[in-house]
Amino acid sequence: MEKKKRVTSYDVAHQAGVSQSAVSRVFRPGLSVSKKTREKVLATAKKMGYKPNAIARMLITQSSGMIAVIVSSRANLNYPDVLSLLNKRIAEANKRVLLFTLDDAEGLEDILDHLWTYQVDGVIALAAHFDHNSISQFEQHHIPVVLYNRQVADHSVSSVSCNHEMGLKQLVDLLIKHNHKDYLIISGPQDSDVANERRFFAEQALAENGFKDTPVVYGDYTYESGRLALSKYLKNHKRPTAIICGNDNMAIGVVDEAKQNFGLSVPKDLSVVGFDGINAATWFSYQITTIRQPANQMTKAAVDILLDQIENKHNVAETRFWSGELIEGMSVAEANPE
Amino acid sequence: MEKKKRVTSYDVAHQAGVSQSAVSRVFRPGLSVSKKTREKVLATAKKMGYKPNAIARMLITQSSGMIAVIVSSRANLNYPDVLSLLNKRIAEANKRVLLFTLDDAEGLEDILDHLWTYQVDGVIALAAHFDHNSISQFEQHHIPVVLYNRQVADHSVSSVSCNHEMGLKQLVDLLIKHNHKDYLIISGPQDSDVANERRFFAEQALAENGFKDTPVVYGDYTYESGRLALSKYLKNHKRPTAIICGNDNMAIGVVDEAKQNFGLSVPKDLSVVGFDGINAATWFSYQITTIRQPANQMTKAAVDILLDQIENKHNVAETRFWSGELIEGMSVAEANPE
DNA sequence: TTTATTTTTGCATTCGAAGTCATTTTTATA
DNA sequence: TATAAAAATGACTTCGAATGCAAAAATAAA
Repeated sequence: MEKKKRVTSYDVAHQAGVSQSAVSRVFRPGLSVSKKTREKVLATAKKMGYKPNAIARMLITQSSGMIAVIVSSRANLNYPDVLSLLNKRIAEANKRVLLFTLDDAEGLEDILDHLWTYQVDGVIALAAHFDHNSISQFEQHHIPVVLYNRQVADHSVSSVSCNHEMGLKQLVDLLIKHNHKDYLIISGPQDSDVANERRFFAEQALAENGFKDTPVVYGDYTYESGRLALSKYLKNHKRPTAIICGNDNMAIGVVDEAKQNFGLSVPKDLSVVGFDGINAATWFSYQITTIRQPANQMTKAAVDILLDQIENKHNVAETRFWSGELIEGMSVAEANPE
Repeated sequence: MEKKKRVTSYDVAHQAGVSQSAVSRVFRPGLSVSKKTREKVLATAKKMGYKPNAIARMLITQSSGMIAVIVSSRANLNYPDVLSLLNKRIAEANKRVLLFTLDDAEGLEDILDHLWTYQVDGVIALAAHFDHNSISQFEQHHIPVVLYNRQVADHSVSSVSCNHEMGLKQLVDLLIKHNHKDYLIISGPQDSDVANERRFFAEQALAENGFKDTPVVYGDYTYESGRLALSKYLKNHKRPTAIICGNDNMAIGVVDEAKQNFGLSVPKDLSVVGFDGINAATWFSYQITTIRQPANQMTKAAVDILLDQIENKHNVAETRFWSGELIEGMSVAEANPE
């Protein structure tokens, strides 16, 4: 196993009898090289197995060709395939994904530090909690950011979002139409912006229909937390007829808990709605009524917006909204109080 | 918004009245610098907001500090949180994940090309189909690889795997114990190595108990394909009493299809086993009997092995196996033929 | 054919940190 | 105090491709 030295542009240049600049130009698109030298260089490059060194290129061009994607572990629950969709889109634009997961462990500050040193071209943040301070750091470093399902009020940051307000209005309207009068909201965690937004809009939509001060309990977006939230609540409270869950996972947990430990059947005794439209929500045993987020459009838009900002270096924030699609499952029925 | 020029080690050196080498040494661990200059440099670096440029460092050190993780979209179904576990582990080792998804779209060759140019320190491949040719390319480039749930026969490549043979033996033994005599295997796709392995070991374990030529139908690891596989099979065949599925997703699909369209109840009429131990398999409405892969240990080991090979530059392949944990759900019961 | 114009080309420099080596400073030893 | 040994430091070079600029070659216009 001999150590094969890496082939550089100089090696190719020397072998092909041209200058290093010529080789470089051949591998840069849209630069003026004569057909003759181009072919000569390509031929020898191929023969020698030359591939331009991306790192050297990054250094001189001041651009890494990498997009940082920041996900919280939570995000994976709600949008299991968003990451792979994003990656696909980014790969199509001939850039790469540098992945960061934001857990309790590794703080946001650590991640941001890395972003600067890696000179990423842009950032897509999935449901991570970004405060104003972090946002202005991005501005200082001139790194464009697109937030996914997250907005920052008084800052101009691009974002793609599902219209939670409209989604929850649709869900609530549906429940109202079925004459529900006793509601419970099982929200996602309080430190999640998306969760707070959904909870807020659920409350708002209910209030519009005259239902104020709907009780709220908090889960952490997991199946288990949905079960736990329900069981805890039912211990001390009269059972509601409709439960609005912060995501599908918890809705599924609620359905199972109701069935298993309280002998309640969904939707006869209890109507349950979720949010996200994950695959499992459509499974026969659950068929949760929910709002499906258009992940295809959203990821595409996120990447499009980001690339646009990278290429045109303009600072205009763009915000795109999608109204999620109401999926009517089998988890909502006429109100049936005790 | 003035354009803030990036602060370099020269700037810091100049400001602190030392040489650039001194600054560099301060930011490299374990190099000899006097306490006095170290503090002086750190202070000015902090004041000026200096962070060493990772890309320049990569270029000179010939090491990117990045680990390529190659996932097939399929992998996400079976190990939804493996990616984030891997990322966590890799971040702890102060390296970064460069993500590649292997779909039908982007070929493996493309991905490999990128790996060379990015000079990744190592590669972790999740259930991707690697042929001998690709493996030897890695050897030529001296990039260590760890395969996840995948082995290449006559090549020495490190891997971490769940022991599919033992897992399927456990599942089959359990079914045998319940007197099942009519089996169906619903395998994952034929171009998946993991799927083929599981199918093979299922057949082998059945054969050991005297059941040869068990019928096999193929799905693609999705819920829907599990349903489809069952419904197609039952149209032309006598119903089996036990179904061995290539993964939990398909097992769940089978349960739903049996229930919804054939009026069969699991496990009374039909015993179903899966593989992977995904979260949904434990949900009350399914409670699939399955083999849980120890993702925690496996991801940890994958990263450990990889880092070891990167640091010590040795070429000894290491293979680690885990016998999965048998999760006895509620999807297996005494055989109950028509 | 000669001149003007455009296209190619190579030289030299740049990106920013790391590391080699020789020199200077500090510390330990006689 | 003189000398040997150790530690700290800075000048310079390196990694590999990209690019401004000037020179050279190819093409167009006169």
